[in-house]
Amino acid sequence: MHNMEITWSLYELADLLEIRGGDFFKLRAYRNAARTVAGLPEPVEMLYREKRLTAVPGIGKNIQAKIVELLTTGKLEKLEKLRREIPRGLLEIMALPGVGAKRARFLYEQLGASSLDELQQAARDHRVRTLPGLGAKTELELIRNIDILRKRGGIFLLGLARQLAAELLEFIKILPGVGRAEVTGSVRRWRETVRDLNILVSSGDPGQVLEAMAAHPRAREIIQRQQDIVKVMTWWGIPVEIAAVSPERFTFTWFWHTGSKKHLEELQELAQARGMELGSEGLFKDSGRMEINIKSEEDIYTLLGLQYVPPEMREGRGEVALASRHELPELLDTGMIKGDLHVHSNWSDGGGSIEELAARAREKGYSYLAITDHSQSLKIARGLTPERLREQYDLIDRINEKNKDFTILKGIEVDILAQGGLDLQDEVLETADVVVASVHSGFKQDAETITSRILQAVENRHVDIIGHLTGRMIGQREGYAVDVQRVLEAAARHGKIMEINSSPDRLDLNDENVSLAREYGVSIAINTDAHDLKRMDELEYGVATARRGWLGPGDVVNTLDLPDLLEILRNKYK
DNA sequence: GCCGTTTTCGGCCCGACTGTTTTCAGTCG
Repeated sequence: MHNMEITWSLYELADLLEIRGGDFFKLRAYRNAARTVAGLPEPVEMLYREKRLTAVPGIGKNIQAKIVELLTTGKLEKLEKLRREIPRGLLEIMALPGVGAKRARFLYEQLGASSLDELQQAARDHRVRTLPGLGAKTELELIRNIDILRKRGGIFLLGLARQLAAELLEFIKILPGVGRAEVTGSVRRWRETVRDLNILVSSGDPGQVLEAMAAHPRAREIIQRQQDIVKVMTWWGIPVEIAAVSPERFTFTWFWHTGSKKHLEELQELAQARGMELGSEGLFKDSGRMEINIKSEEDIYTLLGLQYVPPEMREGRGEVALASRHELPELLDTGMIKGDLHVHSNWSDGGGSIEELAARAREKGYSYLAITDHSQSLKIARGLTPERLREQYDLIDRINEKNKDFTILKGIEVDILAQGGLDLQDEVLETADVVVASVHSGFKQDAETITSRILQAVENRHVDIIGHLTGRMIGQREGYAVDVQRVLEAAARHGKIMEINSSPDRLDLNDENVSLAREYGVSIAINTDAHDLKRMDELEYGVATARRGWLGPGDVVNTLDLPDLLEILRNKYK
């Protein structure tokens, strides 16, 4: 069983217990364990076999027993029982903004609302505002938020789709007769959210591959079954379409299924202008009579007189015109990244020690890593006071003395306070190598207020990087009302760096704001903001976002060697 | 629920914001 599924089970268990009114600390223990499992760098099953599971902080005897039950039976009786007791819709209601476990339960008890539909109807009938503690404003918010959710229905985070893809590909590749297997569609283009997952397989016996996929344990039901395509709904909630083709058809189909629609349309026009025909069946010359043999995707672009366009750029945003002039920028590559400039250690709310994080960074081939824990005002994250920060920096100095080929940078993620100003004095910030400034409060302030807060941070001479500029959580929370252009303009003026936060549920800056930053000439840092070792791997999502915003290595400061990076960090204020 | 070694019981993480309130409960980061 996948670690992710254990995580979900534990989270669901905590949510259901919370609706029933469980002990706060017990719930927290389940959620901590869930988060820990998600962040484990190896399969839980292996840890258990090697008797190392209870050594993991946050996993004791009881939670281990639950995990073992999941591993051996695939189910958790306690969870199954709660699921029978509590309508599933309550979890969806509980996930609405402004609604927690208590309110979800209250609405269920008072109005009988056990699904989003029923709740929305009750709200429309003005039955919510009659309840004690709830008023007209809440009622309207409920209606609105349920609408938003509906419109967004069926959209999944890229991170989830990619995890599922990795698991399915592993399975497909060991099936007999399978040649290549690759993801296509929007997942291959690294769009931040996707509607489904598309996989293309080459096989001499497509039927057999599709049968196997339809019977895969992740498949819940078969949505569609044709000659060479099977579409299944997975237990993860993501629809997956697997298409099988002969090895000769693989390359072209892979290209065609990758899209985007707009990109392909532009290519079709171009083909026509060159006396060719491009369609789902292939590339043809002599007015469609003769198919051109395609060996690689590069061939297709070359035949159309274009530079090769990487999947991340295939969005019909002007890349075809650029490729026809052979002016595509050289894109950044994950291998070019030399360090991560925003991670959290267990000094604040991170899971790993500074030594562990540094070791992981070395394994990844980095030559530096900035430890940027939260600052004091963020109590829930055990933000650091100036005193603890000094202790941490002393420790970092001591660790650095032992390692000559790797450098831990002394950093801080300083809070941009709700009333303006930064959470730490200049004298403290001065002692840091890297200062990331981010907003964690006052999310609902108007554009002027929140923008001026951030501008103040940009203007502070000690600030190097602005973290997750808009604060959005994809699919959960809109970003702040910040005026992105004004901030980018100021960042350019003051030589400040903007972060691409690589977390798949943030991707902030997003691809469009990355483009904008590039136009303003603002330097970018691609950071993970990891709170555990595993999430340090999410950098590739940030890199993909950079590529979708057409960034090259020269635009990104953490492609620099340490001396050059330090030079920039020291000379940032202009 | 987890954790600890001067604890096997009694701590665990707090404070702002919001909408609804006459003094607070629930949510959220």
